[in-house]
Amino acid sequence: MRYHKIPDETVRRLPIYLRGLMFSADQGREHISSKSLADYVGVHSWQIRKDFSYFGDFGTPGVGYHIERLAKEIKKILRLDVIRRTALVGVGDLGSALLAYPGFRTYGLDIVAAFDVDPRKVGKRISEVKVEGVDALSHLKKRQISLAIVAVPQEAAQTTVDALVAAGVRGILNFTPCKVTAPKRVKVITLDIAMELARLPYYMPAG
Amino acid sequence: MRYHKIPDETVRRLPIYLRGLMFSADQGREHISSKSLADYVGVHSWQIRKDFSYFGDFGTPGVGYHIERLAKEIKKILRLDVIRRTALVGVGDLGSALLAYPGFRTYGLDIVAAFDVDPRKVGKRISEVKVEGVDALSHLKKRQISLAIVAVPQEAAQTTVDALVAAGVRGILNFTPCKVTAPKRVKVITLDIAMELARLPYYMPAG
DNA sequence: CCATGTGAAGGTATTCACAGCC
DNA sequence: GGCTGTGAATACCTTCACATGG
Repeated sequence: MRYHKIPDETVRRLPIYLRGLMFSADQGREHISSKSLADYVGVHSWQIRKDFSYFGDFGTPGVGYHIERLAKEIKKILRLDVIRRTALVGVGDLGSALLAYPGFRTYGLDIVAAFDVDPRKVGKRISEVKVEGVDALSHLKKRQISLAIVAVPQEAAQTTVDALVAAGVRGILNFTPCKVTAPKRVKVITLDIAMELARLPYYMPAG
Repeated sequence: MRYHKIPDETVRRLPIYLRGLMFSADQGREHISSKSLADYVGVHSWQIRKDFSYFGDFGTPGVGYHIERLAKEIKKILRLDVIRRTALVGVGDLGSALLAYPGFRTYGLDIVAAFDVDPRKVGKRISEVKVEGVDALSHLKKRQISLAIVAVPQEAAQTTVDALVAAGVRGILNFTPCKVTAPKRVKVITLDIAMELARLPYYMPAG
């Protein structure tokens, strides 16, 4: 049924589905069944059908889903139908790696600016992007940048977020292991890499 | 009540709690209330009390939780009470950044070996760790390495995982945006960085 | 006949509210 | 008074089973 609220867990899975669909599209296929897509992304077929059911019928019984059309719809839902200009703050080891990371492009996310406090880094080009001083952060809105990635040392996390909020950013991906606060209108997702590794031993039975 | 099964979502939060507890311990405090800890990590106090209730009573009404004792227990549950020797496969931009990342130490996770296919990288030292050829992967068990981080290009993801499994690794953190398969005895957690950023626009209302 | 879409059932996690303890 | 621990209530997500449609 159309016009359902899409559950958060479904939203979390949509990017994986999108990747699978784009992959299939590259293979030249036109339709894909929930089963095939499920195998590709590693979930169950009923999960996929349920997820898709929240935002309309894109499938044809006996045939499957129309890849192009479904991919387009998912992009629209995720608001990835526009190229998203993204800023990176903190050009250390992790920051540089993120600048070089090609994966963001897949989703139409484009890192178009990089900032650092270190004057020795300012002016350098890393992966085609010129590093600017943090004082230049204020003009993000004018430059149509609404997303930001924070890869600074933890001490600088909150001030960086504050600066980004002031600059009009709407979404922040925080790689710092810190709780940062921001007004409700700005969505912050924190990704603590070490934490993910830390819960691995729990699942390894004995040893 | 003791002897409950700990929910997965609770396990996911335990590392954050642990970080908060270690931070408080460094401040020289002996006890902490669910409220203070909650503020520090950014959840609600009842969530914390419920989470801790799954594995016994460490709190004293009117006083709070004994930091040292609770931290020790959480480490034990997460099996982080031993130093965990970890291998890194793929010393590209991301891999190098992970080698330099100090955050793993917090949890007693120690990257003690790094591997790459590229002969030009083999032999180099990056952040104190000498890069070895992937053929050397087979001796991980002998070297008491049970955890691994995969930071190779996607094409190499599954073969790398296979090699790690063969080498006796028990847990894998996969930074590749690929579904990889491994026997049930090996736990794989996939962390797709681009995907996290990709769901950010969904939560930014208009713009 | 094959594959979708979905109500209903079942399971899991969050939130509440308060009794009990220091 | 302050704070923990927890049953009960609620909300959320997953799984199933099957009616429906090409």
